[in-house]
Amino acid sequence: MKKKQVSLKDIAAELGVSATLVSYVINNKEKEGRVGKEMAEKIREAARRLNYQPNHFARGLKVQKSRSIGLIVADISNPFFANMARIIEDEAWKNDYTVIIGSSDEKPDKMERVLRFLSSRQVDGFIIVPTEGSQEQLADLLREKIPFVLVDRRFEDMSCNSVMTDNFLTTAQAIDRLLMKGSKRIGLIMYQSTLNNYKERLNGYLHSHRRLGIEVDESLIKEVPYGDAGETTVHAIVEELLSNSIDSIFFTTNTLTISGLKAIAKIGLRIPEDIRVLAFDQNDIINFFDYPVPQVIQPIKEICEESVSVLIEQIEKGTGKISNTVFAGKIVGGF
Amino acid sequence: MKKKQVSLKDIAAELGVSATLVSYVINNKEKEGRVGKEMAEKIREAARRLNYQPNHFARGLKVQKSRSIGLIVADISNPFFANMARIIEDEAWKNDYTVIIGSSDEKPDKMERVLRFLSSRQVDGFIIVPTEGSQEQLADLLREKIPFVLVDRRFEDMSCNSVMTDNFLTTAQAIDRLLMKGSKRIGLIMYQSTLNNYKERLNGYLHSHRRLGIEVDESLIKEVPYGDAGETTVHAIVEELLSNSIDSIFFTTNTLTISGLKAIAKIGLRIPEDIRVLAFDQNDIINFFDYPVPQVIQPIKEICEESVSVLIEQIEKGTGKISNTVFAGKIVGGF
DNA sequence: CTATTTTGCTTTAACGTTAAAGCAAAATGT
DNA sequence: ACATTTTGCTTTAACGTTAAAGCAAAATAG
Repeated sequence: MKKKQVSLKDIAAELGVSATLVSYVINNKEKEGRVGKEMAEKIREAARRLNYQPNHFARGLKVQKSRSIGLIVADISNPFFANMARIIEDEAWKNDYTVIIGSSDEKPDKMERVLRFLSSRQVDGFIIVPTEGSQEQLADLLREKIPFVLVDRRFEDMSCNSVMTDNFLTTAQAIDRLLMKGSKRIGLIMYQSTLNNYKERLNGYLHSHRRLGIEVDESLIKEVPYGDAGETTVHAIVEELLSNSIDSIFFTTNTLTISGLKAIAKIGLRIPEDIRVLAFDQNDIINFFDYPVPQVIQPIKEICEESVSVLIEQIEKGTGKISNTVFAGKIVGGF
Repeated sequence: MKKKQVSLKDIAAELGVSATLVSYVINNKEKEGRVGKEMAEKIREAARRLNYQPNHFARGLKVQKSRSIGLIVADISNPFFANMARIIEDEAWKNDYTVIIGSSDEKPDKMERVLRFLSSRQVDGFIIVPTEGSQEQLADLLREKIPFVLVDRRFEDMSCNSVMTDNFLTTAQAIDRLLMKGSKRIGLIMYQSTLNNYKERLNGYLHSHRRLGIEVDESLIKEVPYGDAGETTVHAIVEELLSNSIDSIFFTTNTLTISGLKAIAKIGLRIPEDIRVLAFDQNDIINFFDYPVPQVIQPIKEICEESVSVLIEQIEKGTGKISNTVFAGKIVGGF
């Protein structure tokens, strides 16, 4: 009953030739295989006719390549990462690669489990949004010479491929604009984290002030415990900043923006009349304001495309050269 | 240099036994293999010591199973589907299955391409959010006896596994509550679509009215071209409904809710004083209102877990029995 | 016109795993 | 004490593919 998949052998038998010959044609190695033109056509025709589908296992077993890559993000149900996943998948498929996604939940040991599981499935390489404290795991990958690329974040002291937004530059530019348009005291809300992308945003903020000769009031820089974008926490911080006579507020990431805007709405302030807002990352909520709240938009498409391209290059060419790429973000919205 | 993966043979050589024996132990088939207790322990120890990892290709080639499933959604960058993906992945991993995701973009031919690509990767089965007009492709799967489960939507006239929200029942209950709390004229905005989940929501709306003896004004039922949740389109419809003296409005899906709420905010109406709102599906924006806007929450977790369980059952037990499951949704928020 | 190269194909072997069959030695039954 | 079963292992073969080597016949060179 179960009509078996047709194999190279079936095609070979059909035409009375060897399976190897068929393999050459199927893989477009007619040159190396020195296959006759006529025969090549006959084989191609038979393959079409019998609806031949290469057996991925057999090929993988033979060539030790799976043509699949592992994508490890913090949480695939987070829209930012879901967006990335979509682009990476599309890009990988174009190159006939498959993507398997895993969520690390920002925990190094979960990330290790995910790495292991995907390794056991013989993925050819990884695209990773690294978790805080996952240097060990990444060092292992380096040691085992498994190709991988970090996206969105990296560790300064680790030499490996990475692709990300130029957080420093882009933030500095955005803050420049705020300051030059008259902001005097800009509150900043960030996560308490050693991840370099967050730190760079703070650095950009500081650099911009310095460059424009404006002194930074350290008490305007607020940290939220990592993973706690809880509305009450953020609300309290916003209130505190307001009582410290800020005229603007910079939310350094998506989740903080959402909670922050809710707080602002609840307090009854209008944007930009009562307070100016700058948000890192896009989100739906921001469109809820008539006023086009300034946003920093990360070039996700470029980042993801580049990361796939770098990874596949590594996998196929095996060049050990390390590439670190940054793309400038875009600043949209008024002020 | 490249330290080859250790294989069964390596372990076998190490202990001076046959590879088959090792295979028995690794797969916990000591019973069938009639392996001695002592030897089993030695093998296990050696496997640990040499850090043996089964070769997924070889096993797959032999047993013709990949322990991976294909998940086809409309668009993985849509938070609703990203959420599903996360739960399905977690559930699959628990069973040592891998998930490969593909986006159909709601187009049958794209869905077919995705199906083909995943089939070529020898996935054992599919979990599918079917696109409008994809009956042909699904019929093919049935014909080829490839296990699959539809989630979120189904086709009435097609006999296959499905798991979804009880759209009819849940909507009817929600509308009941609206009507019993005094709503007289409830506008409904839906997509122009033949997909049964949307139609069932309309049916629930109608049924509730009928049950409570309230006549339905057909002019309150509005359709938006599929895929166009454009704010201007929805805004216009909301205005039109308002001029038709509605006191409540029911957004039948996520994207429509977002555009709809923006329109309501822009027009300057307050919820619930000026207009009542009922939304199908959760979204961030809704939290922006002080008032707990009533929402229908789909039991995504149950749906996804059940779908994985049904699929794996089919794959492993191969029972041809068809299962159609619905879970009631939850209605939260005030009124 | 012979020697060499090229062309068009085949054979062999291997990738790592496991189902099926096989085969002694030990344990059990009568 | 001899026949039968059970235990503990091995051998064989195959899954579908492809890299490497092989081998005649045809084409080209000298």
